[in-house]
Amino acid sequence: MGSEIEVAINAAKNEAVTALIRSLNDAQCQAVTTPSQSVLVLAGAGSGKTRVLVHRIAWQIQVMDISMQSILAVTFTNKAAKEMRGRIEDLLNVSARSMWIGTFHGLAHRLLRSHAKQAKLPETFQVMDSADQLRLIKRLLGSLNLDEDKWPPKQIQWYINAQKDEGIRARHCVAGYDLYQQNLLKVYQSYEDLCERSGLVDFGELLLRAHELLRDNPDVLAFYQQRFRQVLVDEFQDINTVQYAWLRLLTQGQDNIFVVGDDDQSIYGWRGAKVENIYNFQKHYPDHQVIKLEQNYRSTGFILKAANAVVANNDGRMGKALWTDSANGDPIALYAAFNEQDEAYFVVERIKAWINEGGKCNDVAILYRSNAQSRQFEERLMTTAIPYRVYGGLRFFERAEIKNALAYLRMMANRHDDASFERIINTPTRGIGMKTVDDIRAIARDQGISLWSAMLLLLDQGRLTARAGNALAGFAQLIKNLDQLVQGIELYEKVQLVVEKTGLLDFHGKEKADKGDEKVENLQELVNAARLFDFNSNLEGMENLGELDMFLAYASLEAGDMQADDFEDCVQLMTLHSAKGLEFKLVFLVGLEEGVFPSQQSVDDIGRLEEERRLCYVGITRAMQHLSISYAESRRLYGRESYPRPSRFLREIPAECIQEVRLRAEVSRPVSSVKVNTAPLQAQGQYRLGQRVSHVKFGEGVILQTEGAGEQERVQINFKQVGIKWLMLAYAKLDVL
DNA sequence: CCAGGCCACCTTTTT
DNA sequence: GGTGGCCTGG
Repeated sequence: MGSEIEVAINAAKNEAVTALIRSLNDAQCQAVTTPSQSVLVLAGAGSGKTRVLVHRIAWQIQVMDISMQSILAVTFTNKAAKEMRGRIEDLLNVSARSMWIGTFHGLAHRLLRSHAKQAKLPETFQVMDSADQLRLIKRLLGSLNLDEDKWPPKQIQWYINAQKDEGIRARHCVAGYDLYQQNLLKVYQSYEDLCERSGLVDFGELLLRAHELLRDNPDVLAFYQQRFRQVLVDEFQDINTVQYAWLRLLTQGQDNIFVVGDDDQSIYGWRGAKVENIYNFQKHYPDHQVIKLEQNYRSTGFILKAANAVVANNDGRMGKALWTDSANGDPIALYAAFNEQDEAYFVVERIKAWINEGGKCNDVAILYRSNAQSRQFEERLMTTAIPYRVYGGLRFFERAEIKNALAYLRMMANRHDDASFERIINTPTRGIGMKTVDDIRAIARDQGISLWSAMLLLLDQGRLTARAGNALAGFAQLIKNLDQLVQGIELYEKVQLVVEKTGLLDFHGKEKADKGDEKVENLQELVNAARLFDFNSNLEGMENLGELDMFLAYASLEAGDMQADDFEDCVQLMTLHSAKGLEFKLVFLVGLEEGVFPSQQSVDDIGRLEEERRLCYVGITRAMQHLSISYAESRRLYGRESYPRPSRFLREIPAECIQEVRLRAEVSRPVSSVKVNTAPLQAQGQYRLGQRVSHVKFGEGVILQTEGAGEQERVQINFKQVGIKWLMLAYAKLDVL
């Protein structure tokens, strides 16, 4: 008692304690230091949620003497996981490699790799992404003789995923007498069988399987229960049924769980997330403590006020009142664009101004509802030579050429991967046609074997035509050769070899002009990615996994994070969903139109509408200093012109927070621009977009669009009295007002 | 058997 | 606008 050492330790601890909590406010401090085992932190946007998580972990380690290996931290995205690990390392100044931090999917994957046998999976199981899954389903429908028109593959996929999110296996379903349900069930069942046979695991399966692993193997469960003395969960409001059940198992009996969430930011209901889990939590962990973080440190007063006002229109909230010390700041700029091009023009002009005033591109984000909206902004940014980066959309590992290469690599890893087999059997084209592939499928189906095995069987039988037989034998030989060549060389050399020897490089290189070059570049980038692949990130529990398998799993699970130019200072373009958790000094919220945001599919369902509203709340609260909101009065949607009404969310923002941006009347400098069509706003002298004109017969109106040039030039005008009309400039006598 | 062209359908949002 | 499926001519 009271030995020098103990005194020293206590002193050190005290120092650590003060250092850890010095920068925290009362509520944050309480959350970080509470002795309660189970804690629910309701954290409003920008209230220091990640900070609390990171500090809580540091607290556990430094003050509570919990080792890093005893901590499990779950996040929702890879980005968040990476960030959390980095921040903990910064805070503690040690490597956090031994700590389990990751997404639900990543952690589930790790568990399954460590316990493949108990999880009843082959050691070589492969993870497939949703595109792979869709292909598999399409193929399955074919073999079940179900018409794709009557059974849309997308819907089947949705059904299967929804079941898995709920923890329901095909054998648990009761179809009853409904023929539709019966068929759906049949597909689900066959899908499960096929995955089983091919050693394929989809995203939902990762979670479900990991849950079953713990549920059905008491020894495994006990091991992890003892191991993890603290379980922390980020974005708790976005957790689905299986994820919650999994957490429950892990923390059963110890109630050692610390969750952080915000019911107002629940935006993943469409993929099975259940906000209700927040209520379940309070039921299931009776000794829990609730802590609310309500002080916002991110945004200025007007921005926060607008966000609060919008989300206040939702029912059944848990009730948080976000407040801030900050001044009101600049009002929110609201711009009514004539069309989507004008909107892009406006946004980019503002970004230009920001840059001219010394602002950094990295601090700027353009946020939209759906990926398709990015194009206008990309084009505009490109012509203005402002660097930008688009998140989401077709990601690196989702590109066709990359998937082809990966499919070959998968075949190296697992010969019975039917999805990969289908993908590459005739890519690059090698003279194996539908007929032959159908034969192989039939054999596989009849015998219940993989396509690869079926192919070998078919070759053995020797009843193929010479031509088809040769082609097929060539394919089989190719794979076998590759397998040999690939032994004992570096991962990137394997990738390089596969890309070359399979002819993929040549094949994609021959695609039309610019496309081909890009694809070749991508393939080379894949080799590069393999070279840079940090095999050391090979985490504990996955040691037995080969480098190739690691790489393939990485490609499936982290399809997004491979984008280059991470460090370049560039404007960020992303969907509202992927913006969650991020913050920017200057934010553009674009496309606030009925049918776009809120999206058409959500407008007649109150629940989904409320989710859209939360999405809007998320969007607004991304902004730190400046927020600009815009909508277009006319927009090309699916190639058709539409005239949407401004989003209802606009009306929910208090008028005092908003300043409408008037048109710049001076933009009409006739431009010697090369590309006239891409920038109608700049071209065409007096008849520019937004120009008010008057017509002898139709009266007053506003120019919406121009088309053609010279004699052929036409303008689209929205007339006050008669609506929208196209007029030939050469004939219409228009007066500029 | 295959390539290229044409047509229909599409669209939320992500691991 | 973009992609995937289908058809046709080689």
